[in-house]
Amino acid sequence: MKRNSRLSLALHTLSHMAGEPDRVRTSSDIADHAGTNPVVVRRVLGRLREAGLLTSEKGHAGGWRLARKPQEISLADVYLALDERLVASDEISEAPACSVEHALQKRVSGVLEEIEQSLVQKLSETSISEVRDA
Amino acid sequence: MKRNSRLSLALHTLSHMAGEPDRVRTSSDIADHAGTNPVVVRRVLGRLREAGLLTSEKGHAGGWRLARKPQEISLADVYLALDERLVASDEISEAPACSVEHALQKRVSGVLEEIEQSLVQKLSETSISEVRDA
DNA sequence: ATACATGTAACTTTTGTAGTTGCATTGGTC
DNA sequence: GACCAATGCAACTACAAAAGTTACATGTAT
Ligand code: FES
Ligand code: FES
Repeated sequence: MKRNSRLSLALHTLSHMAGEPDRVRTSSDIADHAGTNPVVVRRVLGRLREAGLLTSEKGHAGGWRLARKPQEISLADVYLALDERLVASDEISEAPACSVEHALQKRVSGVLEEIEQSLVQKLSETSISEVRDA
Repeated sequence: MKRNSRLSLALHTLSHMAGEPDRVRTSSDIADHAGTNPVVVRRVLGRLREAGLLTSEKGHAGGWRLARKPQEISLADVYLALDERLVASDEISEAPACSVEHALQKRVSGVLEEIEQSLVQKLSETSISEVRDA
């Protein structure tokens, strides 16, 4: 796992969970399977919990579980939960004093924003349960 | 300049050049203007030269010049010359032994590749001369 | 009480990129 | 020919973002 590893990890994990929705998984199980560290798993899945895609329970027999039916979790849900913005950048234009810079920024940002939207749109058309039979 | 700084630098510079196509600019001039280093400028513009967008001349009175009319250089030309792939990744899937991993990879990569294409398409609709009057 | 899980903060390691330095090469100018 | 000013390029350093790691507090079933 290298680039977009957060997204990879999240999708990978959710895909597995979509297969056996009732099974509870610990961060360690997931980390072992994904070849990473439990803390990293908790960091990533924590985002998904905040977004309402997963639930977690502490203590003995605790762990992670899907918060909804797998059919109701789209790839876009995951993408957005992680605050990924593969295309557009969130940066505020610092000092667009010059008009050329300003025009350029405006035009390019516009295109990127459109593309970002259509990416989310495309991702929303697939659920994590569908992905297994691609 | 932070993220996508290569692309920013390239577009910024070309936009200026589109304004005064006949003027020769040195790496130092450009670097001063963009708040960076001449060597960085040469690295980035070198890519554009390889792609046939710019020419450079050594020696006294040398420097950079547009290789084509500004109307004939699109944002996509620049994007592709820099080998930017904002959306899709070029990585070879390492060991897609597992079927779930495989399916996931296939589906997601597919979407990303589509989006990458439509980004290039959108960028190809604007030339560096148009961008000034946006 | 104990064992096992998450939650989180702080630190270290890794990695990609910009920035820098130094020098060879080329081509005008005197 | 001597000199100056430009690119070309390689090697190194500096920096920042992300992953990975360690340590510990908190919660919960048995
Ligand atoms: S400073 Fe305005 S475009 Fe260069
Ligand atoms: S998807 Fe997890 S190992 Fe195959």
